Amino acid sequence: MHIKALKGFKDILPQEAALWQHIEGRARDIFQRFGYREIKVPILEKTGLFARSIGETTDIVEKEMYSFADRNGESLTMRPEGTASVLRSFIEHNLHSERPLQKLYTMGPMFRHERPQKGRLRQFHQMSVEALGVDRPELDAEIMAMAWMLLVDLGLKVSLEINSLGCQECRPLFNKALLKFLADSKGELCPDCERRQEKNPLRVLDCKNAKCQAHYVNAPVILDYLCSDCAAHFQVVEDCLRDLNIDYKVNSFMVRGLDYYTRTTFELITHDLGAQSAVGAGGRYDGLIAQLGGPALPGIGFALGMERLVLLLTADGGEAPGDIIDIFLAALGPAAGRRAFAMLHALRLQGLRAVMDYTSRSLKSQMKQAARCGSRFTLIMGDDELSSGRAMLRDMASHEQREIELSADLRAWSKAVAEIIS
RNA sequence: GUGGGCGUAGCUCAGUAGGUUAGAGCGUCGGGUUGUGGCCCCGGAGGCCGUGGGUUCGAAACCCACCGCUCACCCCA
Repeated sequence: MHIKALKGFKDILPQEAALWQHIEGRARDIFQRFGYREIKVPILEKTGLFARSIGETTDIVEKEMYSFADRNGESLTMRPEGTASVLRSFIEHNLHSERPLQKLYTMGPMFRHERPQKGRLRQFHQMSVEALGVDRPELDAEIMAMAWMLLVDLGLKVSLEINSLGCQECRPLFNKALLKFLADSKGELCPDCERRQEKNPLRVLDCKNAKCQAHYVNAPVILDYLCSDCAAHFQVVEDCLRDLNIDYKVNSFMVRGLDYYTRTTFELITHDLGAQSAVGAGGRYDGLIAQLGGPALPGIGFALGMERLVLLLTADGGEAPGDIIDIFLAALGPAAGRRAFAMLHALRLQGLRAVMDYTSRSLKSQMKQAARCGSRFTLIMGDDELSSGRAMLRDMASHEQREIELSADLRAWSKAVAEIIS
């Protein structure tokens, strides 16, 4: 009893797991509508993969990775995000030669050694989606539309914020301008921003300090520095979003945490998650595949945080899961119990969800169990029924009971029962 | 890594001028109905009062330390 789960690691108990299955099911359905296929990749990779993709100087790589030496001394890491692994697989198996555009999604746990808080865990789960091989802006809009469709389908209200970070050509120009602005602002910035301007200057822009924010209204805006190609790309993204009637807001201060993003970035924002406002986020990463040793192909992707989705869906009255059992066999006495045991198996072979109680409890307590497990029907059989060859089938919702014939031919009998209660 | 809040039954929580056997609701098990669930009534089980130390005749309560949970900063899905 003293052994507890690790800090930041959480059990997902059956009731909540039902909600997870619902979310995953809706996601699979919608992702498939857009032509995405599932890919399953390992949770463990060589440390270098993440260091190279996410960025050597990001917090994730510098101090949040679960890394350890394998038995041969090689450094391995529990993946802190999904994209790197999917790209590694894409490159390793030459998936670009299978088709010009690979639309892939994966779901599973990620690991970051952070201090847990609301909506933030050390093991958390993401649905990670990637579209690899095409750099057209229509694809950017489509992938945002897909994320949007899923969230709407789940009944969530979130807002979409977009930005462009430019490319290798134009981002350096903006960086230079921003650094100059920050240098001129000496003494005006909070300690956090002083630190950030050295490590990741872009990040100062979404500082929460009100004084900093007031100061940054005069900061250079990245959208003003985009090269013509990037500006045109962003323009089409906006046009496409409008074509699809998707509400969005341009937020030129939006910064993504991973170094590999280029051009379009976006976040799906909510205000019902405490400090963690992003349920999902993503963007384009046109240089990353080449950077990881693959062909020079563009890509775009996003991730949704499962725990954050679950939080949002349980906040406003989570749905109780529906019936989970079709029929409960309530047997009285050892003879009926043995008979029911075989009947139970036959019912399951028919595809029914069927359970019984093995502890010889009273009918009353068995009825209680039947009700509690959400059983739609209960079959009651004791000595009377065994000798008469008929048992009582009770509809738990309507309270109606009817007699049904028992039979030694369990196959035929169970088939008949399946028809009656379906 | 930094700061705030909180640790009493499976769950949600009462219980402090320090006082004897630590409570409620919900849940669970059983009974009321010798073979019928949800409502009602009755009863049972279930607590190192987070851990260790200190103060005291006496600590769930007061003091200290530690551990855990939680929220926030940072960062991010």
